[in-house]
Amino acid sequence: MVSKALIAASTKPMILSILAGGEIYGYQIIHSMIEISGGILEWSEGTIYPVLHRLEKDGFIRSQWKMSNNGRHRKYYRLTAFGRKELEKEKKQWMSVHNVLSKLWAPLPSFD
Amino acid sequence: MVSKALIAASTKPMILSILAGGEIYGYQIIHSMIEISGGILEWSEGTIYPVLHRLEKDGFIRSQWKMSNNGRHRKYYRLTAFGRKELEKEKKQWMSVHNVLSKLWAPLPSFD
DNA sequence: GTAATATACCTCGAACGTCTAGGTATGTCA
DNA sequence: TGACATACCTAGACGTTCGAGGTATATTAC
Repeated sequence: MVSKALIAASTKPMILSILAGGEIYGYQIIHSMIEISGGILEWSEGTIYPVLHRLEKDGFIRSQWKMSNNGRHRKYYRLTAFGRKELEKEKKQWMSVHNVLSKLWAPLPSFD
Repeated sequence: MVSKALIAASTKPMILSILAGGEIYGYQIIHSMIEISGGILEWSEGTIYPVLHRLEKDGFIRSQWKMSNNGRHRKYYRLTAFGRKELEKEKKQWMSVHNVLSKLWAPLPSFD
């Protein structure tokens, strides 16, 4: 189980990263993430849909209704150019924090 | 600048990690982090003190008032055994999320 | 034909977390 | 005496997740 704070920090970069791989709809994102993470991340619908709406409102992603061949309607999302830039920012931020943690977790250097 | 969500996710493991290196007081933690992170993380007092109180309430750290030789009183914190275990959990969580992101950010494998 | 299950979307409100802006108090230096 | 650094604290605004609820359609089993 991953803490709420970590979920909050990783959800945005994860969704943007997934969408960088091409068009995908909400319900599929949820199940893709469970698969990709090997069950570590168990996103629920109540978590993901509001995030998708916020990302669209902020202009990072854009949605389009489509009909699948089995008659169900799906809302497909894709990354905008602005969203692609945001993903790069998110990557940089994540990596900079990760580097600080890595430094703290590294075996202490010997000052000799 | 690092997003609020990332701050929220990294504050706990960072503080526990810093305390794993020995006793330290709140005000010092704030300035240590700015130095360690090279200014990437600009923790404010309003962020750190409530976190320290929560960590103590949860039993991960313990505090003790001490007088410095210049007459100022400082509240020193140190890690408990329980807190050391919690730090290991936090490390694992962070790394598992980091691994998923790394996978997503890796160049796509060619399926040929 | 109808019950159960899977797909696929949505929202409300409780709970929890940060952070701005304020506060207190002491020591040092000009 | 004023400015600044040190060193602690908290109230309230704001933002976020997530459980629990809702709608609707397609498929499968009985």
